[in-house]
Amino acid sequence: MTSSVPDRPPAPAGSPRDRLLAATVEHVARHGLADLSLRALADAIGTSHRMLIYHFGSKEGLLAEVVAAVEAGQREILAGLAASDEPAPVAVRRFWRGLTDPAVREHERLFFEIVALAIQGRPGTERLRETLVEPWVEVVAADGVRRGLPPDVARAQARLGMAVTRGLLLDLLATDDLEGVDAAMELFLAAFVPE
Amino acid sequence: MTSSVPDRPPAPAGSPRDRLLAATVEHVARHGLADLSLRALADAIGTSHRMLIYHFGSKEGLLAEVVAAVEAGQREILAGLAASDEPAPVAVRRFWRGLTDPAVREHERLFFEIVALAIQGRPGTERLRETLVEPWVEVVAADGVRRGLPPDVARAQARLGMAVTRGLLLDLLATDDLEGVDAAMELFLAAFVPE
DNA sequence: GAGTAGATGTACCACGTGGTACAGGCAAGG
DNA sequence: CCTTGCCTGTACCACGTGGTACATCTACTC
Repeated sequence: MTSSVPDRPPAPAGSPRDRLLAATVEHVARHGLADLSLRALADAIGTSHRMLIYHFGSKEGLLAEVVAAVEAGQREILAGLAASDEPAPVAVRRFWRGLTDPAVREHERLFFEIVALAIQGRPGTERLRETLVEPWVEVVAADGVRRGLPPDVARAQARLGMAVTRGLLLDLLATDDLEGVDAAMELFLAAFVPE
Repeated sequence: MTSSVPDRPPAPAGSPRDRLLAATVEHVARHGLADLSLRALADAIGTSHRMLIYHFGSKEGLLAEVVAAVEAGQREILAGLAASDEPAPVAVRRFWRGLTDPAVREHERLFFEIVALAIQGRPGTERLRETLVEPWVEVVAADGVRRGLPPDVARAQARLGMAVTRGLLLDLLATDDLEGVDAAMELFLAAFVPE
């Protein structure tokens, strides 16, 4: 391969750095970050490991950006939830429908892998850890209060909803039984959001 | 250290292999298995990495035994749940009370780390993956049917309970806020087990 | 067209890894 | 006492790792 023609046509988008990060996230979502090596990663996404070091400084730097990307995704979802007028259960249902896409599930799997690191207190996951529960509970609890619940009940309920969502998501990832998990979710929604 | 005197007094229990495994599980529960190296592990638990290879064949073999140990712990809890006459919520509450012990929480953290591997389909986690949801749902659903629920409702409810427990456990591990999480759990129990 | 700065490829390095060879140590049993 | 079989420690090996040096290539700007 003399790489004769420049052929920039398929160049995805963004800076080369962004492209590398996106490809890394995708690869890691599929293969996990447990025994990731820069070389194997580079081969898989079509670069040299030199490039990864060049653009991200170190493996640790790259991983930190992956964590940051996942965290940013979380915050984006949260922001959408906080901004919209729709009641929480509607938002949950929309999120839930998205999980029919296997690619989405892969990303959620990565999310859990990173959460496992975060609850271990690994350096670099501090911010993620802060994003994990509090802000969600706050937003959803505010929604509950707006609908007339006492603040403490709204808080506990929000926290419960968060747990249900994550617990059932974990279930879904383990069993791949979308229907069964969906039934459980509907049961919860019916019991706690009587509208 | 010429290891002059044999001094077998503190020898904990079981075969040396058992002792090594127990020490490994303990260490891994505290430090995670993300960048575990046989040497570092051996130093930490007071052996040589040679011993680990000798007794477990390979690092992979050792890790497999750790996974098996965690899995066995799960099955033991499940067996206790299936055998006892007490209704499921009582059992849940007992489990929940156990979490006040930080050491227990450390082990639960390890459980999640391994679950993250299992939902990734890592080789060696197949059995764990089977243990993860189905048997629990079955046992708890049977409990529900015994209390008069229609089978499909009992199943969905059991699945929901499983998810709540795991979701709130995850919450607890992330926030260390035992009280807040407990309030959410009580809310769930009150709504779904009206006795 | 020369110069410049970002981007990329090749070759290399030191290091820590999992695993092995081998030489014992230590008890039980003849 | 000598053997036998489980253990354990020391030294070593080949390999893959993250990271670096350096040469290059490719735009873009003057």
